[in-house]
Amino acid sequence: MSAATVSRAVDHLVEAGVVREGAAVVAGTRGRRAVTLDLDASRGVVVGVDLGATSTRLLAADLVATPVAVRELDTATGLDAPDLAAWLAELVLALAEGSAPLLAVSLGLPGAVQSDGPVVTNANNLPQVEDPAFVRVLRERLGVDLHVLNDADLALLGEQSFGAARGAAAAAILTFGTGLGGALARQGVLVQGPHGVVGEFGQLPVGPLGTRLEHMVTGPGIMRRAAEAGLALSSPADLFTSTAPAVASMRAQFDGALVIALTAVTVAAEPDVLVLGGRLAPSLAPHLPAYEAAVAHHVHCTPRLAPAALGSYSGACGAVVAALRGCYRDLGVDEDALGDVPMGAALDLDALEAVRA
Amino acid sequence: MSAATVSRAVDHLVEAGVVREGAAVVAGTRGRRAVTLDLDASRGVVVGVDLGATSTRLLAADLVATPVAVRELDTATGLDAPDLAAWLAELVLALAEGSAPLLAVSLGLPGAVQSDGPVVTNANNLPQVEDPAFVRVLRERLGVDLHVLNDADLALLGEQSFGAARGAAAAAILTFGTGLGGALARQGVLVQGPHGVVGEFGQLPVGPLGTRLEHMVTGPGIMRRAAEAGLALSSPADLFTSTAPAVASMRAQFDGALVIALTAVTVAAEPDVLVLGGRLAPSLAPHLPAYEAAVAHHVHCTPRLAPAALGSYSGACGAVVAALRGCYRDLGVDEDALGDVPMGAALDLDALEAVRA
DNA sequence: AGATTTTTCTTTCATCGTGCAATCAAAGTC
DNA sequence: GACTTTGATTGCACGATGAAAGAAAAATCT
Repeated sequence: MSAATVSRAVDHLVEAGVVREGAAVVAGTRGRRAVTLDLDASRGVVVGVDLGATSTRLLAADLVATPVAVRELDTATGLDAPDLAAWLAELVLALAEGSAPLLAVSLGLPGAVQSDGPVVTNANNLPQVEDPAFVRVLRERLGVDLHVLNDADLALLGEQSFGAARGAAAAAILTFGTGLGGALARQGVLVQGPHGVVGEFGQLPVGPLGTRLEHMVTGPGIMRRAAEAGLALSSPADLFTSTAPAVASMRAQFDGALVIALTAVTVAAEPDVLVLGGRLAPSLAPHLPAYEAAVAHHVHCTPRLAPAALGSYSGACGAVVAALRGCYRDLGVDEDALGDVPMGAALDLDALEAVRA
Repeated sequence: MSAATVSRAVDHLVEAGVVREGAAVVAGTRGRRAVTLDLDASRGVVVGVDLGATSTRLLAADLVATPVAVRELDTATGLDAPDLAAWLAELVLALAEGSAPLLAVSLGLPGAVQSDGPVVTNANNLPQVEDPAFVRVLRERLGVDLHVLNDADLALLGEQSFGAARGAAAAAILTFGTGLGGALARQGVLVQGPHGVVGEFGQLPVGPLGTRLEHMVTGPGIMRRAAEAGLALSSPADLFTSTAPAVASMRAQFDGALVIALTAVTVAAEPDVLVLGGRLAPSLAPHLPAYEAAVAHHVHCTPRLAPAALGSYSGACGAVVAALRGCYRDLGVDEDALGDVPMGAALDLDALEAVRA
């Protein structure tokens, strides 16, 4: 694009009020000063929501992804679909209250989200959200643009934008929580199928008697299998700290299943970075080099394994990014350019901690 | 695009000699007859080559993919890299001899092809091609555009263009030959990573003691495991015909591994069609509904399983498509439009049989 | 201080691709 | 032979673009 075209484009944006001229740059070269441009970030806020099976996180941010408010609480699992939607809508509106007008909301759910509808399936850990009434009531109550996506997809989006997968063209995530979630991205965009099963590597029947991979590497499955083996683990994390011989055998099974999952992700998308998230990720972190070596034994090109840099907030941060993309798309931003969400300050755990207070 | 713009664009193409007006259409509606346009398909030929570990197939076609000549012979496995390249170049040039000038050649290899170079790795079943001299000598001898790709990638391209995956936006293939090959395509384009490991589901360590999936579902692996179990199979196909109880147990292991592979492909790319190719595919064909049901048990959206419609020629046909895309790209065709290679008649097994005579 | 240089932004002008509408061309129907 | 229908082409206006020239703002030189 020539300078002339840029100049004219900026004129239009300033006229539309989306952008305004900022402070002149102070640098000491000679010649006329360049004019800085600021997005009018305070024209509105978006809210990203990560509705988990056990806990829910909400993050409000302005139009350059600077966090404004954050909230974390237990999911109201006892409610039915319409009540859960009303409960969530109330939280979103309360969080955005007092800030600039709420422009868009993105919501991550622990289930497969079909691209049309959206229709939610496979939400075994929070079945209420499969009821079409849930999304319908939520839409009505919020009264703004609502995007619904899979929680692992959003977690990957968050880590790609601000976290461990920043700058990686191809990236993937596996989240070890109540279930095993997964997502893939290539050339900076999420790989999404019409039925939302892309990344569901937990469904691979790799265990004895066709046991699914998910049951071998996530919390409830580990606890159940330990109980069956007569082992008393106080938490899944014990698998990595205990030195009992019986635990070692379970640990070997876990490792085998995990390496299958990591290898499957590698040959599915050849990511530069494979992010590990979820409650179990901190326990895995010390062993990542060993897992990397194990994968390298099977494929000659291994992704870098990295723990989620945004911790339990990957999904909420990703939801903010998804909501912002919706806003920018409405402003007429080209589809190919949506990958670059404008960012004010860095969005990291410190920034989140700051707005919590 | 308005009619006016199309008219002007066609003027340019006719002037450039790429296209010419064809016979007037004969239909019986009233009004002026539409003008048909023909690509000048005889301006050149391309050759697609599928260099396998045991046999090699070459297919020459004109610029609208109409087959011109075909050849199938045993691979000269005894030769070193430069001699193998010379042998192959001779075959390609001989096949194109007498036809219009040779414009491009595409070559499929049983190994991972890195996008830069091209560098070939993991070609365990035909190690000569890993030697950089192979591609270099081949390029020199041919003197035309040469594209080198993975054989499974090309087989999928062939099946997408002319075979079982025709019209499917998302498709995948698994080829059961000397090794297990695989490839994925989304939105009509192949998923290719920089190291060429995408689709290598044979590397998944799913068997007992970390045995790779490849060893459990392809010919040599089956024969070796049968021999270890004291079974005398005369060919891998016996696994599907024999009724001996000892065979049944091996068959169950095979099925388990296959279902893992199918499920992995499904969650990797969510294909509409999953094509099964390679020498073992005919043996699998009668059991596809059963495998489909087994996969459906694990993921709620199952691809349609289909045997390769182009049989052992999927790869050669795909290579022709890849070569044609190279030609059209050189002509200035937009990258997004390359998916639609112009086709004269249908390219199927009957058409290939016709040019063989 | 005033002239000069450097850097940045804007304006002018010619070009190109596009779509709408009118026109031309070719065929069938009345 | 006139009318109708269908398809292809031309005339015209519009908008986006880039090269080049010009204007603005700051530092440096004389």
